[in-house]
Amino acid sequence: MRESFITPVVRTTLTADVCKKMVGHLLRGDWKEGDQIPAERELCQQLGVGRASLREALKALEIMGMIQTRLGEGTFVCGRSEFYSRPLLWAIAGSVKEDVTEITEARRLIETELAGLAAVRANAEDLKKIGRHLDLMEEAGHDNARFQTADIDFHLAIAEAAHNRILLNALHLIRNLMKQWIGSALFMAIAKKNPEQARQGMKAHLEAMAERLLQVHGEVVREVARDEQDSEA
Amino acid sequence: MRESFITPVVRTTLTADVCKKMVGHLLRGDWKEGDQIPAERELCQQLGVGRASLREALKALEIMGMIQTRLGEGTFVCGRSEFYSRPLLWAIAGSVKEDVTEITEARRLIETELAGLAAVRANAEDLKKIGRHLDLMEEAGHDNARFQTADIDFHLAIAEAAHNRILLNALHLIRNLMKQWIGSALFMAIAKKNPEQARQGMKAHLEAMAERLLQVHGEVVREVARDEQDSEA
DNA sequence: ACGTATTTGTTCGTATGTATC
DNA sequence: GGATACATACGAACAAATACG
Repeated sequence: MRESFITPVVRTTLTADVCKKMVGHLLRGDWKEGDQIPAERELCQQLGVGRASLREALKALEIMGMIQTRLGEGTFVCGRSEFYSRPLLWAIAGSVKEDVTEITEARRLIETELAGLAAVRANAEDLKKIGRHLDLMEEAGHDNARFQTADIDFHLAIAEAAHNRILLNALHLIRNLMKQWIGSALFMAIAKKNPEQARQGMKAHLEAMAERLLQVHGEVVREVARDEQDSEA
Repeated sequence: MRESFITPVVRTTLTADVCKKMVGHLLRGDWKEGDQIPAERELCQQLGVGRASLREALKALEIMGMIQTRLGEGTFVCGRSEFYSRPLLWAIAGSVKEDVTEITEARRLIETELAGLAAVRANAEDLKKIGRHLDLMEEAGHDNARFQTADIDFHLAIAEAAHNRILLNALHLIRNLMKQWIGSALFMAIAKKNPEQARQGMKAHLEAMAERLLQVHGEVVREVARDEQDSEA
C-alpha cells in the first residue's frame, strides 16, 4: 500500500533526535542512576551521527541535570531529583539576587509544609535517618563546616520523610542559598506525629534565621558581582 | 593581605560558562523576547570560543526552551512561559502516576499559600486585574479554549498579587501541567481581604480537580508513547 | 524567477588536558 | 613514570535552508 500524499517533511535536527532517544533510554531505565554510559566515540558509531551532534545533545542533557560528564572518566547518569530541579534552578537564576526576603518566604512556606507532611507520613526508617543527622549535628559542636553539612542533611531527611519529590526539589533549590541551624524541638514534634507543632517549630526557627540571612545576602551579592566581572573580562 | 592557601581549582567547561553568560543576557533583558541574537560565527569571535563550544551551549538553551534556532534564519529569544514549561515537558515525559499526585499536592500547597498572601497584599490594581480576568471567564461560557486562557490568566493574576516571584515561578512551572477552572468565591475572599477564606476556597477547588487530572494524565502518557515510537522508526 | 549571500546543520581531523591503572 | 582511555576544544569544510536583491 502506497501513500498518495507526499510525506510532509518534518524538520528535526540530529541533536534533538539524539536527545530524545537518550532521554528515552534514561527514563526507560536502560541506563540507571550512577551508570556509566558508552564513550562519545562509541555512541557516535552506534547512533550513526557525528561527534559534534552527539556532544551537543550530551551537553544539553548535562545542563538539564540528567547526566554528568567527568573529564578523563566518562559520562554518568544522574538521579531523578537532580534532573527535576536543575531546570528550575536556571529558571529562578535571574530572580535570586533580587530579593532575599521572597526566597526566605518561599522557603519558610515549603519547609513548613514539608515538616507538616513529614509528621503525618514519616515511617520508622525516616525517623531513624532524621535522628541520626540530629546526632551528627550535636557531635559537630562548634565545628561549623561539619555542623552545616549535618544541618543540610537533617533538613533533607525531613523533606524526604514528607514523600513529595516535587516539593523536595523545590527545597533543594532554595536550600543552596541559605545555611542555617535548627533545634531539636522540631524533631520531637515529628517523632510525636504532631503536624501543627512541627509546622510551628520549623516556622519559628526559620523566622529567627531571617535576619541572619539578610547579612549573608550581602556576601552573596558581592560574590555574584565578582563572578560576573570575571566572566565579563 | 594574602591567602596562604592555594586557591581551590574550580573546573568549569567552556560550554557551561558560555551558557551562564547567555542566560545572564536573557534574564537581564539585553536580549528581549522575539529578538534575533547575533549569528554563531559572530558570537564565537565576541566570546573568543570555538564554534562547537558555542553551539553546545546554544543547543542546551534551545532544548530548555529559552531560545529557538531556525535553519537559514538565525536564533531568536523565546518567551518566558515557553522556557518555563519546556523542561517540565521533558521531565514529565517519563513520569509515573505517583508523580502526578505529588505535582497536584505541590500545586495545591503553593497556590493555596499564594492566595493567602494575595489576600493580604493585593493592591487596587491587582484586584482590578483579577476582576477583569474573572469577567472574561464568565464571558467565555462554554467556549473551552477561551475559558482556559482566561482561567490561566486568572490564576496568574492572583499569584502576582501575592508579590513573591519565587513562588510565582514555581507555579508557572506547575501550571502548564494542569488546565482547570475556578469559581468566583475565591475572588470575593481576596477582595474582602480574608486570608483564611481565600485559602480554603482555593483548596476546595483544587482538590475537586485532582480526579480530573488523573484522567488527563492517561492521555499524556499515550501521547508520549506515540512520540517515542515515531522517533524509534 | 534566479542567483547570491547569509545562516544554521553536520562531519571530520587534530591537539591537549585529565584521570585511572 | 608511562600507557591508555576519555573528555575538552579548535578549526576547516561542505550541506541545507532561508533571505534578499
